[in-house]
Amino acid sequence: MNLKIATEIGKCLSNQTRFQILEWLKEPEKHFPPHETLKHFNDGVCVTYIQEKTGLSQSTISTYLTNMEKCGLLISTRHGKWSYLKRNEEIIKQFTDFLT
Amino acid sequence: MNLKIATEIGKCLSNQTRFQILEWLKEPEKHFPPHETLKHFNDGVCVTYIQEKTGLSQSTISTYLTNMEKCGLLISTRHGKWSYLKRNEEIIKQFTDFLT
DNA sequence: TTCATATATCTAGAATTATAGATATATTTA
DNA sequence: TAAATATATCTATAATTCTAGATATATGAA
Repeated sequence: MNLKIATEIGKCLSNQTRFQILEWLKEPEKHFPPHETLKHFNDGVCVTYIQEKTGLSQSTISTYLTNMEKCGLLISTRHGKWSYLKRNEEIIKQFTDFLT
Repeated sequence: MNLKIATEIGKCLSNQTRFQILEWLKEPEKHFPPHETLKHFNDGVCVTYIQEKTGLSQSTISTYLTNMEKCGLLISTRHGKWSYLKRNEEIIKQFTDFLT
């Protein structure tokens, strides 16, 4: 972890919706329905479910999630039509270690 | 810690100078000279020293430090003419716990 | 007092971010 | 192939943040 990446992560954490998404993804099964196609949460939650829960537009959420992936906070996995997002606990730990 | 405060902290961490200040204040004796009046770092470092080290204007740094204090990241103590700033490790821990 | 120094606040323009609509692309299904 | 669905990107405007100069306030010294 270095200052530049840490600051990029900070930017993601500077918006309530983005921070909230990270909180939801701590326990996806508590906050999202199981996906009709994938029956598990191993790779997280699909973009549509996250978008619907936030109430923001599809393009806004897509931008948010892309940025969160770029700085390493999220890991994205595609299965067919869907992109699933989950937390990258390793980077989050590196970030908190850097801060502490 | 709640989402709103966590996001305010995120805003402070979204700028390299502010993040850098927090890093410097982990070990003030490594990054700043001892103050001519107070000979110790118990209450941190005075505004002027931080301002000089960053190279930004006095007003900018004052604004930064005020915001960092408002969200709890820093603790400010005044001794005479000088305001000293140090990290608020308790809030930082609450923040990293909330994120993790 | 008056002056000098340290810090805070006000104001404003520049830069960046937020956000959505339109459009493009990828993938599955009919 | 064509249509439907999911996601990404482009474009533009609104909102927020960055940053410094000017000014105000607080404190100690002369």
